[in-house]
Amino acid sequence: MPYDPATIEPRWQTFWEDNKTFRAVEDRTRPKYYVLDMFPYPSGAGLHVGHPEGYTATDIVARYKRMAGFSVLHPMGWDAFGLPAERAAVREEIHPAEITKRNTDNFRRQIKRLGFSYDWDREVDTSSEAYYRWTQWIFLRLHEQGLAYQAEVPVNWCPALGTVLANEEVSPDGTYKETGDPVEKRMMRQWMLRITAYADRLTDDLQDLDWPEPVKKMQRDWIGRSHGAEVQFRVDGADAEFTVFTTRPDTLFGATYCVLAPEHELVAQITTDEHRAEVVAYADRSARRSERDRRADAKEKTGVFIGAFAVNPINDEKIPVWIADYVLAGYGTGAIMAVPAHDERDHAFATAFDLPIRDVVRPAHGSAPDARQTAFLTDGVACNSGAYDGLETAVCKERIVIDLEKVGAGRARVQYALRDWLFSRQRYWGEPFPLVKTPDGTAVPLPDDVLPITLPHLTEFKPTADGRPPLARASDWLQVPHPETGEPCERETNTMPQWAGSCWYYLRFCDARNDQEAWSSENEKYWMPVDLYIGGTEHAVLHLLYARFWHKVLFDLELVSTKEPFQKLFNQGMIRAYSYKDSSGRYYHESDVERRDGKLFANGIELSGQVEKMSKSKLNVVNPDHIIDAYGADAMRLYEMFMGPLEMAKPWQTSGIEGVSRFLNRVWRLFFAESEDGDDSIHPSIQDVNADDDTTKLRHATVAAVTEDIENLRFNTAISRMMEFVNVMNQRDVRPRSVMGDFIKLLAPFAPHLGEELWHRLGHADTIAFESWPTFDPSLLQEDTVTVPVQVNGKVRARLEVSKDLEEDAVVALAREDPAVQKHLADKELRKIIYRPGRMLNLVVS
RNA sequence: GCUCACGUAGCCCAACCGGCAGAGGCAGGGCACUUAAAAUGCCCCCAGUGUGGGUUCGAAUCCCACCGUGAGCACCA
Repeated sequence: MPYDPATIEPRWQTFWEDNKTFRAVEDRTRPKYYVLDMFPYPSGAGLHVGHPEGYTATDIVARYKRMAGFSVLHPMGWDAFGLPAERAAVREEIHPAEITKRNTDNFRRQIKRLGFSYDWDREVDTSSEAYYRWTQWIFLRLHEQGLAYQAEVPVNWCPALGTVLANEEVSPDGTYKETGDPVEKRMMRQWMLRITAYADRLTDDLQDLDWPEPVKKMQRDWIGRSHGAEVQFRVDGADAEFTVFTTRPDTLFGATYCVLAPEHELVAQITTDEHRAEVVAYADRSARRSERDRRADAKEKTGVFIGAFAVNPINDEKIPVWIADYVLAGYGTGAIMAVPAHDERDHAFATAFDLPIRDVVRPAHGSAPDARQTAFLTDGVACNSGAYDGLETAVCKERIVIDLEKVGAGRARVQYALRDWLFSRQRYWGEPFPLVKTPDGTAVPLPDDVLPITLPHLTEFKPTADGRPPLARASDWLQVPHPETGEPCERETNTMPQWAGSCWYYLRFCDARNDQEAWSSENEKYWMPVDLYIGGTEHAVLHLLYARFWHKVLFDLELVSTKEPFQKLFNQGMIRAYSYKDSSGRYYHESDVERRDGKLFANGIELSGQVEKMSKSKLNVVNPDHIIDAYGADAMRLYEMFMGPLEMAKPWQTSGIEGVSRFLNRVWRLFFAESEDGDDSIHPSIQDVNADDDTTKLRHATVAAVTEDIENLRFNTAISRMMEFVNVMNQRDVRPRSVMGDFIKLLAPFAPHLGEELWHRLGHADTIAFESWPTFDPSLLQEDTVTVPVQVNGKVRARLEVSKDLEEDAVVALAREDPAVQKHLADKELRKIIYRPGRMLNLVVS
């Protein structure tokens, strides 16, 4: 009977489900391990091959940790609120809840086919009342802490979607990241979360996390903490002053002009009449220009002199004031002092408008570069700075700040690029805010015991005719009495953004069925923090930063016991695929492609082949269902892990899955002999005997390598070690039962269905899921003799087979006797001997 | 434009702290089994590590520059 995943796999999936094999237990007698996937947004397109990559990795770790004696929490759920379902609802005229259910059912079915060891009893759906009740509850805690507030803010308004977007959702080119629709700036009253209050901790606490450095760097850059100073500039001849922020107070003597953002509030007041027309025109133009335009020609500096002069507080020098759109209204104070000699942008601007350039910092050693040619950006020694001349940059910064403070013209200040989080959306398919508004517009939080504030059922999801969000259509729902006074109030019609639900789902998994609290503190203390969190880099900033922010708020409220939610983070690489297109850019499906003379054709047209992101339009999407149908889930899992290192981007090659499928077949045949009558007869080579020395060594070496590789998430090399084992055992006619049993244990996390089947057929009644992981004896990994390459001047000339403890002198003596070595030593002087015991010997001759 | 990562056989990828370039797989070739084919088994072929410099007794590995690919960022004072 041949290996047949189509019968084995559903059987074991049913077994696991019926027996609740993977139920996570708060077992205080055992160490815990919490291994989490970034839960998916259940899109209508279904699972693609990228999802199972991370899921398989975490599943291998989860299964391995169970066998290693840990109590494992390995859950799955759905990030189910969100825009795509709402847009599909409008398109198909079906309620978003129904679309979401359809999609989650499909995702669940596809994920279950892969045999992941999730505790399905803990499945969560962020769009269910049982879940978003607690999202609202957390919002109330944020509100209590003064971290949620309303403000009239410049927002990213997306006319096509009829909603605002967070800065993080807008691409650099001024479009919505998800859909590419254009986005414009508009002032609106919105709910904000004061994430900036946590900026320092969000930066500082990254230090102790086991996260990829690039992700930490992205978060640090996003928060953008910079240390500098505020400096006040009086406007000459006017009763006005403005403040600039600078990271280089030491260059104050080099400030030759100031620049205000065109939107700066002082502009109208201090512009002189003769410049007014020009200034208004410029400010107008830059306000109307889209983000995209402004960025397109960012290199070309534009601006206008406004006729006013500012007084430099350090030396009373009068310097001209300009407006220019390279100074951003939303960052710092919206005003800068320009030091062209030591800032590239100021230098470009000064050059364009012929403004003076004065160098005030020189390198500590060597000569100063020509300040007219290039800005000198690095630290050095002050010059042209009066009493400060000769001071090192760091010292000079401090001294100038102290002196400015004395005269009330400045102070040290820390500035962040991070802005508060815009937390409301004019959408239907999201969490309603647990608030009402009194007639005078005051927001009143509702008490905990009325939660959840359920989303009213609507049939129309567009904004109202007067531009209010869809929830304004729910007239019955909208009107409520004030929770205390009973006066008529209206509910908030905005909903929360999609990130809200994903900010805390890892906590809900700790206690997913609790209907009294969001989670119990006992469970939270047992499971948290998440020990391993795997997902794509696309969430490096948004989700991970928001979740960390909420977690810290909850920590301060003593609702969670850890400072950080995710101890170890790992990003899987993207799975891409070959795509084929002709010279006109038209794509062809792989099945239409023929290969001739090393070239590619479709219908006689020559094509180019390249590796690209999978997408429908490129006709290169691989559907996991088809792969499982053809090869089985175990082969699919194994292939995705075998393709290459988890963190690397790699191309999908359907031919590659043939290889792992053959491997699984070969494993099967190690255990079962082919018989005429199709019986399940154990292969006669499987015997209850002690392993010989070679087999024992192989067993220990394989266990050691696979264990270490799993610990380090190097699944590709783990699999190749198992292949080696199988290739060797395949040639043996005696396969000791104990060794083969250990091999099944190693294989089981990777190919769990086959693992269970083999284990079962070898006569075990219980699931393999909790069998103890094989151990190894390091002393058996070492060979008694080693092959030492002998190099002469770095080139290998001979190899010596020696005992691994042989002394250096003896090895050298042996080497010198070797004819091949002698040839290269002849009549040369031996100058140096480098011996690395057991590794190599290098003889250096003149 | 800036930052980071990665370039090893026809292809996907190994190679520990700098020490024999090859573990594994795909594709290709040969042989065996077979009436034949598929499947299977055994064997074989194939690169000197993107390019150019440098450090070192010794470089795929460290340093510099360039080229290519991918990801992220967007005038953050």
